[in-house]
Amino acid sequence: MAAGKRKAHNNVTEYAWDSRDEYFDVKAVKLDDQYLAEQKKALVSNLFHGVSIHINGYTNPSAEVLKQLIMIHGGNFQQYYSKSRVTHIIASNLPDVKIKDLKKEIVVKPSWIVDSIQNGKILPIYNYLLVDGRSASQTKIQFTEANSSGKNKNNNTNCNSSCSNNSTTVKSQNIKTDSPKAKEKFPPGIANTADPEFVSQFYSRSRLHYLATWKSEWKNYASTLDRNIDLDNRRDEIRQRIIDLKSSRSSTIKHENHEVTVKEEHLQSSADQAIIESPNSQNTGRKNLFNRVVMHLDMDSFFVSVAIRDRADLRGLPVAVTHSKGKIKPANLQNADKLQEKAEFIQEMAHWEDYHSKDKVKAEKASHDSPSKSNKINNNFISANDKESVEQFSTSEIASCNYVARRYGLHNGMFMGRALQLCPHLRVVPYEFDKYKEVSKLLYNTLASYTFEIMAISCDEAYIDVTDILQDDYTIQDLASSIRHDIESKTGCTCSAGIGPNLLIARMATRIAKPNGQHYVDPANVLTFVANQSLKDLPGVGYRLHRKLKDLNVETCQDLRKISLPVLQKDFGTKTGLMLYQYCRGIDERPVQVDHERKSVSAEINYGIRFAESKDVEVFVKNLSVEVVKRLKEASVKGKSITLKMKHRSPDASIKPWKYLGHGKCDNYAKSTTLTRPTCDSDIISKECMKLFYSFASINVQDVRGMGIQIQRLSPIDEDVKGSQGLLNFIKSVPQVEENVKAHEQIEPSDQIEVIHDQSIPTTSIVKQEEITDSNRHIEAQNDESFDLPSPSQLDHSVLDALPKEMRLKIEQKYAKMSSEAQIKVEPSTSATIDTNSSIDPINLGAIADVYRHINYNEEIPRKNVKQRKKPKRNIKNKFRRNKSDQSIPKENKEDKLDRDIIVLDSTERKPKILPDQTNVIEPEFCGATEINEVKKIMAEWVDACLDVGPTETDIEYLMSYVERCISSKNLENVWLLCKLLKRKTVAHAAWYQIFTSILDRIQDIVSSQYDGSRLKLSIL
DNA sequence: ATCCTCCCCTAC
DNA sequence: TAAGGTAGGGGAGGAT
Ligand SMILES: Nc1ccn([C@H]2C[C@H](O)[C@@H](COP(=O)(O)OP(=O)(O)OP(=O)(O)O)O2)c(=O)n1
Ligand SMILES: [Mg+2]
Ligand SMILES: [Mg+2]
Repeated sequence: MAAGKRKAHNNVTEYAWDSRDEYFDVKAVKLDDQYLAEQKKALVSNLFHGVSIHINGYTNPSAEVLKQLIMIHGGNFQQYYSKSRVTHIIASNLPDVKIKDLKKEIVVKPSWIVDSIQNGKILPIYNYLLVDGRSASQTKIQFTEANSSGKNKNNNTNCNSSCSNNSTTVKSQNIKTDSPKAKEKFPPGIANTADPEFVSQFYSRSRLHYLATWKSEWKNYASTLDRNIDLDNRRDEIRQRIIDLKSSRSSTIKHENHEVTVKEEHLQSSADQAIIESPNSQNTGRKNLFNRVVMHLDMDSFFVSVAIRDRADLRGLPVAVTHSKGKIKPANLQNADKLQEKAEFIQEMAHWEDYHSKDKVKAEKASHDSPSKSNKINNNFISANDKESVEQFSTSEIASCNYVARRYGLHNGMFMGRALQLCPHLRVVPYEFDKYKEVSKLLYNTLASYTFEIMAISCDEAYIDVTDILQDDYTIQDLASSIRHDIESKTGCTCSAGIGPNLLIARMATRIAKPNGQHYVDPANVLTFVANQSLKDLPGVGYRLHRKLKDLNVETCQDLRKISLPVLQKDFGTKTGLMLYQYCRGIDERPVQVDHERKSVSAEINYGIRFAESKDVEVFVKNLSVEVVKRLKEASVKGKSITLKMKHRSPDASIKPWKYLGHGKCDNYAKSTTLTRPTCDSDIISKECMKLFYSFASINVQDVRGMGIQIQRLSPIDEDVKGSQGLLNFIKSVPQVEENVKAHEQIEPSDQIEVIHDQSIPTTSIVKQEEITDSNRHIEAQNDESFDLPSPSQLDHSVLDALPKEMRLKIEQKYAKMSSEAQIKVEPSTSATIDTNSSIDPINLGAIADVYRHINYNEEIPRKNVKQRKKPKRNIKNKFRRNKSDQSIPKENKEDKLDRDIIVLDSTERKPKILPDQTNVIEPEFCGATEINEVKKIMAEWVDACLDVGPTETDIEYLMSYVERCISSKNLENVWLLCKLLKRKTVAHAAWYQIFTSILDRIQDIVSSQYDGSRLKLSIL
């Protein structure tokens, strides 16, 4: 079904307007992205041929409408400003023109476009020059009017809200200027993502990009520090600094220390002494891996602090850093009356609200503080279905907000629109990336003046191992105060420090300490300290993990401690289970990792990506490749493995995402190639990426919402070309080396070849071509906003009762024996857990010897991009009979048999099953298999065979009937295992997205009906 | 067992 | 309007 949708989607390009009338009918309803694909085929005139506009700020008619108008009249629209490509800048409001360069350019009022169309010719612009911003208020009013009056019912398959009266009028004019042959030569570019400026412009504004870049830089910096230094010298210096500081503000420092510390770990002096013992052992020369003292430092509301340090007027006010100015209504959601879009939007907000439920509490608290706002604040956004609340919503994200703002429930990453609801008086300051970097540098320099044992975490945050710089004559608190003081005096911004015996405790202590404080946790108090922490405050416990834990009825670290290590590892995996087990006890064995070697370099953009045709993609990929190569060179590496990542609008997502120019709900695709030799040549990379791109199945370029290029298997670039003999010979004689050589196995010559390319062979050379191989290709797709598995649901205790006694016995045995298997949990209200694996022992079931599997094959449907599965064309139409006892069937054979599609059980030929001796339950059969591993194998093959196109109804029904029989025979374990398999196999495949969900739903229904309303615990899958 | 591949998840 | 990047940990399963 989903396959059908996808297919239909691909047919968009075939959709053409049969008559002008039809076109204008549609046009009259609304111009919108949704119909862009069709409209672009319906070029109305060539009036604006050679005209390329960029729209800046709010306009009337809206940017959307102008875009449509210009394009259907043969002009071009540039989403992003570029001097070379833009002929006219359109704006209604000069103050809205933010880009400095724009001020020097010609800025024209939107009415120039409208009037020109009405007159059927391009009017001179001098009457339309935007001289000042006087039209601002007018614009706003008309804008609102146009939108409210032009409301239309708009769903996904229909046009959306109308454009202004003006443009309606214009349409009638359009007929005259209509040019019949225009279809073919419609100009490219819905929004020109392919513009060379786009990449750099995006990155110059992307805070997350800066964050990632700086992090990488500081990690690199820290690992280049020579840590073999004279420690005694260091200590002397530090001692002196501390003495100076103490004398300069003898009373203050104490006060500050206690302010935070007293809360919990009071026994400061004794604690310090206990700690300070460790440096003594350090002095013996060998590093004591235990009893380390770790300090975590983090700037307080970093971006805001930087902004505010010179702005005394903002102190004490709620302040946030964001792109949005926060005062103006964004157009996108105002126009968006589409129910679906709104639904997605609200759903997303619900997600946030859910995730940050703690903030809700804060928000309520804040509402008491500011009574006038309580109404707004208490108005839960989820219930704000009404247009008004959605309308004013800015989807700009807050990078950082200060602690005053946080009292209103704001947090980093929150949308501006939401923030304004919570805190209408929020003050907004713009980004100042240069300053952040500068402050960051001061921070790291300061840290390095104390120790080189620096583990860089981000531009505003690092751990330092202070064990070696502690002394008997000053305390850890003294040290922290000194460091913090230095940082503040150098940067003008405050920071906080957490100190503990390991990374975990130090990190969590910082949270307590914030803002502008420090907190020390003595090793002896670690258990108490951690016990009270909320689970999601554990680093590494994010949204998903937290939700899983909540489903297990675990709320606090104390709760978590009640779960045994084996059980945790069973549910979350070996490492994650261990992590949870240890973290909730305050144990963290991670070292302070200073050294660092990068393993991958990538560049991706998932914002503002809108392509009109594949040529745009090509140009963009080229630009992105250049960007990646730039980064490779900066890191002095080249790579052998290239991965192209792509986001593609999910079939069920609206064209226009709720976040302005965002990617919305997407299917993710990734495909990779391994080169024979490492490269850092952008031509090679982009060419290869385009190959990968074109090999994606079912792609509509207009639905591409994001692109990324990642380079892995890195090896260093040899700066100096070592002239060596046989280089060219090597090239010639070994052009097609085996493809799977690991990077580290690459020998010198390859490096040299690369360098020669870069320096002396400007364009694609033969050698370069040869670098590429087609090997090792694979395709995946993953769904972006991943499945929301059925709500926290678990088996009731009634399930336990319903189980055969044998099963229960087994359960207990299993528990005693092996606890490393999957399990089904029980409703939170009850405490029992059922080890599903113990219900039936697969090994016993595996004894089945001669059960036949009957498979009915459909005719083969061409499948693209099923990974690696080189299928012979062989088309098995007849029933195939496989003897199950023939375990030694070559795998290839099996694949052939299951090449595609329908697996139908011929029930009349079913042989009697062998009953497992533990149970008197009749084992359901799936394609002749009863033993779960066998069933899984078959299912896996089946799913693989139709990964891209999705399963057929018949197969789903067959699967369901099997599952139903499993449930009836109380074999929930198998059901669980199959769900797990299904999820893992299909999670990245769009064609399965809804099907998988509906299958789970159906399963839950069946379980629910047979187990008295209980549901399977599937969220842990 | 141990590796490798293809994801998801987390953090800033 | 708005700029939803990026590196690394880790799980699951299959290959070796
Ligand atoms: N979702 C996020 C989180 C952080 N940042 C940026 C802005 C922050 O200022 C900076 C540092 O992140 P922190 O987590 O340290 O947050 P702050 O420093 O802002 O506040 P805190 O006092 O909690 O550390 O990273 C961001 O842009 N988007
Ligand atoms: Mg910070
Ligand atoms: Mg930080």
